[in-house]
Amino acid sequence: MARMEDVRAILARNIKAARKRLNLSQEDLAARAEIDRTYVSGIERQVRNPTITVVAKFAEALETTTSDLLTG
Amino acid sequence: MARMEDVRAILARNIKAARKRLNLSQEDLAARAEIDRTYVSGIERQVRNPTITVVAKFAEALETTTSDLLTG
DNA sequence: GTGTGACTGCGAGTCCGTT
DNA sequence: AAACGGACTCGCAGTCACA
Repeated sequence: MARMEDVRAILARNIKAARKRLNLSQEDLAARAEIDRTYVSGIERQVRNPTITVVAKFAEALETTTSDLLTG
Repeated sequence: MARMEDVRAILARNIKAARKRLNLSQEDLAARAEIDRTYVSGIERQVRNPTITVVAKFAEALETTTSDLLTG
């Protein structure tokens, strides 16, 4: 059976892609989303496990949807 | 501009709908997802703010995707 | 079968810094 | 610009008794 990819990996990839599409640094994104910059770093490195409300903040800052950021 | 609906409300609605589509009780779903019965209740009542890994467990138990459960 | 309050442990999330 | 660490606060994960 197909193993599910970890949702944190999917999120990390999608956030990175959306961020670079907008030419934002992690710091820029952190400021936009009102999230700590070290936390943004941790999420992109998959060492953090954010809540859905935090993902929603990222989605807004990245001009996309929560659902899209979790699409694998 | 349109105000964003709370992501917890979206999740609650989608989980309820998917659960009823499969004719599962909260207890049934809890057993499938290996999550406490009362925790399922809390999420459907939006008094919990789950992490994305918890949502992924629900998705698997409900035969859908994390992304779908967060689609508004 | 579901809602709810209360509880503990640990991780979510922040703030300081260095490399 | 980003990875990484330490120390911190508070809220989430997970459970229980009871209505």
